[in-house]
Amino acid sequence: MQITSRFTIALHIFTCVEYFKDDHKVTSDFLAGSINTNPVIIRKILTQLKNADLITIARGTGGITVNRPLSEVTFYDVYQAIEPVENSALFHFHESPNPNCPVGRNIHTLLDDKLKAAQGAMEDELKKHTLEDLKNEALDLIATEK
Amino acid sequence: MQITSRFTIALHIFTCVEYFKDDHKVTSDFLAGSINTNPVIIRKILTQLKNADLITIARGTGGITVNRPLSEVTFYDVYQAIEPVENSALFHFHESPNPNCPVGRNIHTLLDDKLKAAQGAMEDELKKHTLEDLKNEALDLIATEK
DNA sequence: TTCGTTGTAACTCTTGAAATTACAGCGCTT
DNA sequence: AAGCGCTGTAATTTCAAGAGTTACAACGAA
Repeated sequence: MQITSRFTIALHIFTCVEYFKDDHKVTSDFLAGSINTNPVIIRKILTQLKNADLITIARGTGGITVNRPLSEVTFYDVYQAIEPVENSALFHFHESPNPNCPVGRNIHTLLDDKLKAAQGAMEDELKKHTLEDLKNEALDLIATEK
Repeated sequence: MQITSRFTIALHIFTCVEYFKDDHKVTSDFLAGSINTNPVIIRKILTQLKNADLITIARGTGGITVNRPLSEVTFYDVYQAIEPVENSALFHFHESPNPNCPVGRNIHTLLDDKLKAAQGAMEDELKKHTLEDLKNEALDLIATEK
């Protein structure tokens, strides 16, 4: 099982918004072209980002604005906005271990904190990167392409 | 998206094997009872653990032996044995960004190392815990239950 | 009012986990 | 050598979710 591609798509979206904002109006159709998927997929992701207050979307006209300074939006913020997982648990626990078994009725207590720590380590790593880093690295990389 | 419950089931299995080994023969049926699932599910997971050389399964008789000292088997070893994900990538990247778009053809380069670092942080955390820790904590916890 | 865009419902396709049934193969035990 | 309990595995079903697609109403600027 993997974390949805919607997360990398969201990061792709932010990169495009910043990279193209002076040259094109960045619409869901335009983004769908760069990402190579369906505009409706993009709109759904944009809606999630809007619900998390990360962006503002202009209705009618179209166009996307990032609500906060790029240096204050981390990959983790994007991840949280996108991943709809129930109580945000990365690991799926087997539902109903047997309460009559000493192991079965204690396995949750034994594992929960360790799984949470592993998830936390991943999330802390995501917090290290901001959208500003991403934008700057994108500009650098594209500049050296020529 | 979440990591399969097969991972927590595998840890549950190891705990049972150690906890019950002197009192019961630990068969897939017995384990299925503690975990509350189907014996075939258990056997499939056992096969994965066997293929990773973590355990030996006695055919005919039944019964499970851990191949290495418990202190030398980490949660990460179990995780690797269980998760069959293609090239072990935790994050699923959108398949085919547009190569004609400067962002599209560079997005992989921009994100890959960061995603890998996040995954690595999670895996390193899993490496901190061994099956021996788990067994000892289980014994402690069950002892204090009474 | 028109036009380009967003918001969203409804549907299909595909994939994968999980569960279940069925049965062949193995190796003690007697 | 025959029976028995267990493992190995194929085949099938059920269910949930991601992804893609079509269709259309709602919005806002020109």
